[in-house]
Amino acid sequence: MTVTIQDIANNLGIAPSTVSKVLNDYPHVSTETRNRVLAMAQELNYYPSSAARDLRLRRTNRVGFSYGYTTTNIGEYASRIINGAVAAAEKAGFNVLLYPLTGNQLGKLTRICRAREVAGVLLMGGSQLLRSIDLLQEEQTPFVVLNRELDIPDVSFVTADYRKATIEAVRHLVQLGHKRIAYISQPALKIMHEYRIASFQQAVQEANLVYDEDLVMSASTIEPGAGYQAMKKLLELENRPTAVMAIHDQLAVECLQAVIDAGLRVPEDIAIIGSDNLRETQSTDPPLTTIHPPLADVGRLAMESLLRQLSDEDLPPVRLILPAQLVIRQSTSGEA
Amino acid sequence: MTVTIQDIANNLGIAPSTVSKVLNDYPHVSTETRNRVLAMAQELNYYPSSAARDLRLRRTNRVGFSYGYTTTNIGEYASRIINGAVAAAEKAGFNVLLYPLTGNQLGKLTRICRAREVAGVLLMGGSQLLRSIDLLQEEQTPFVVLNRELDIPDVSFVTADYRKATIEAVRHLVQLGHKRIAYISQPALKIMHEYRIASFQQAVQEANLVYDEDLVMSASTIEPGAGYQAMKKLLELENRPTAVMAIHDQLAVECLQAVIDAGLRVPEDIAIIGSDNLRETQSTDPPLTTIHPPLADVGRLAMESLLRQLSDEDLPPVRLILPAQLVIRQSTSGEA
DNA sequence: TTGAAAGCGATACCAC
DNA sequence: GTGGTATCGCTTTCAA
Repeated sequence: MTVTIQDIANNLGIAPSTVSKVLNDYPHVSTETRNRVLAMAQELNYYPSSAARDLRLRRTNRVGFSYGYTTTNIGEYASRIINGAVAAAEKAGFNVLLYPLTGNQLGKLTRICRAREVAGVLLMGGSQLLRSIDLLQEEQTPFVVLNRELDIPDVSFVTADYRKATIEAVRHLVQLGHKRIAYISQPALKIMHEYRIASFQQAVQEANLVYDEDLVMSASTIEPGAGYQAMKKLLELENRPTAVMAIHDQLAVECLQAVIDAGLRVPEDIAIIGSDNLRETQSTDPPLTTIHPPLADVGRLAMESLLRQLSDEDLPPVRLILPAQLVIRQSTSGEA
Repeated sequence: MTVTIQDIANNLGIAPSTVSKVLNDYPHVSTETRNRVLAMAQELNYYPSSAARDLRLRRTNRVGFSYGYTTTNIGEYASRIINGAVAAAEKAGFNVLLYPLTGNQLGKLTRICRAREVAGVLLMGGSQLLRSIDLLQEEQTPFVVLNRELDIPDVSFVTADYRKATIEAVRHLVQLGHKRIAYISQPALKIMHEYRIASFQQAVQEANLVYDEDLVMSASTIEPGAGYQAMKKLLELENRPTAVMAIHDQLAVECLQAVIDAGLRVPEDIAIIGSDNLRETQSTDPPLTTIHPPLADVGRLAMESLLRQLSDEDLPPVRLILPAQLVIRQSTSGEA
């Protein structure tokens, strides 16, 4: 039922080693046997056993994509990254294994490395990122980190320039006359949360505005509604903000709802800026201004550098921070 | 660097076969060696080579998820299915490989089967579905088809009851007084396209309305804008419809835009119903009534039956059509 | 209860 | 050019 090189060899009355040579394009084989082997392989519909190859060659053409953000579910954000990564892998003849980081994340990563399930890993999120990195380094499993800027020697990462985009966003608001800008983040995003808030603070200060901590809110839970609540609190402030930025679009959409429910107008009373340019930002009323990170490129470039690491042993680490665009829509500019 | 049972055996001065027995919970091993082996395995941080196991056992704990709808990109729709499938696989100790069906789909599937890359496959979409099914059957690779009702012996599938939901949707519109209901589909969805249009026709007739072919439009390209154009044409009809249903939410969102741009009101002038309950349907103005298929369950149940097929050889095929809900929002009902 | 040895399917070295 | 053979790491009979 399952065809091996042995079968091809038997049918042809030659040695399996010769068959192997043909199939692997060895130089010293006569054109005749070469053709006979190829024909027979096709006739028997032969494909090499991936397990046998992997075992013998001590390598595999599988790479892992491990992920675990606030949830271990893939949403629109992660899909865009995965699409880019999978396409790049496909092109190079590699397959992608999905590893949601649930439960014992480090244990799972250890198994992946030591069982040699994959040749390398793309690491996105997870609550134990730094320890995961340590682990992968110790195991000498090639990997690339997604969506984080890291200052660890020899660690490659690919991310988007949220910092610069945040600065651009604040500048955009300042040009529109805003002076009190609020930020709604989500602590569950861990390092990303801290990084983005720091970026916001920097942006505010660079714009010569006062950084008011009361304007920095946390949407505590992951459950929908947390952004709505945070916005509501902001609106109840004595000296309420005239603009809000959210760490991701889902929060921004909730903010919009809260503002509208409070009987205020967007952008006249409150301007809103989200992040990630999810589909829904285009169909809200008004459409949301948002930061567009090139997620498919993040995935693609991360995969490409991972694959490069796999072939070229010691290449310098790749540290990419891709430009993110500010997409201006009516939630800030007002013009239709 | 890489630890094998041989290493454990050497360190303990025993035979590798004994180590293997311990690690696989064989009955006849003394408690003492048993404990020593376990301790040593832990000390050396041993994990069995997945390639070696797969080769020896002639099976693997990997399953494939092959997909290719209008695009081979994962979007919100596919993510929801994948999340369900991956969670179920995870629970059973299986890993999921992503196989986008690009290029030579049948060739790719053949390789997957004959190289024994995976133990089974979840098949979603693809432009050669029927031939793919033939192929998988011939290769005796267990598989489950997603999002299709099939009448092929021994083929398992899991899908949502779009037909019933469509009937419910039409009934909902009729109750609101609608008599001329249009449908916008997308031929690129192949069999799904035909199936959904047939469901719509049936629904219209069951509601005792006249089935007017002029009201059935095709959004020809996958590019955004095709739904907008289709809606525009509908609005230009002499006797224009008072309600539109779209085969998926993205088209519905475009319809909404077209109606608004034409200076008409939703739902007063035109009611709109989408399908799939994507996130963005909640944030449009007005929010869209839509059909909610339980996609995570589709993925989960499909994976569960695939895994069952893997252990229990000849189980009867699973043919699941999960109920889909009509989620009523303001694009039809008008009430806030 | 333990060990020796065969074999899963492929590759690659070394003779001839 | 071609064939024999060891080997990758593991499981599993069969003997001891």
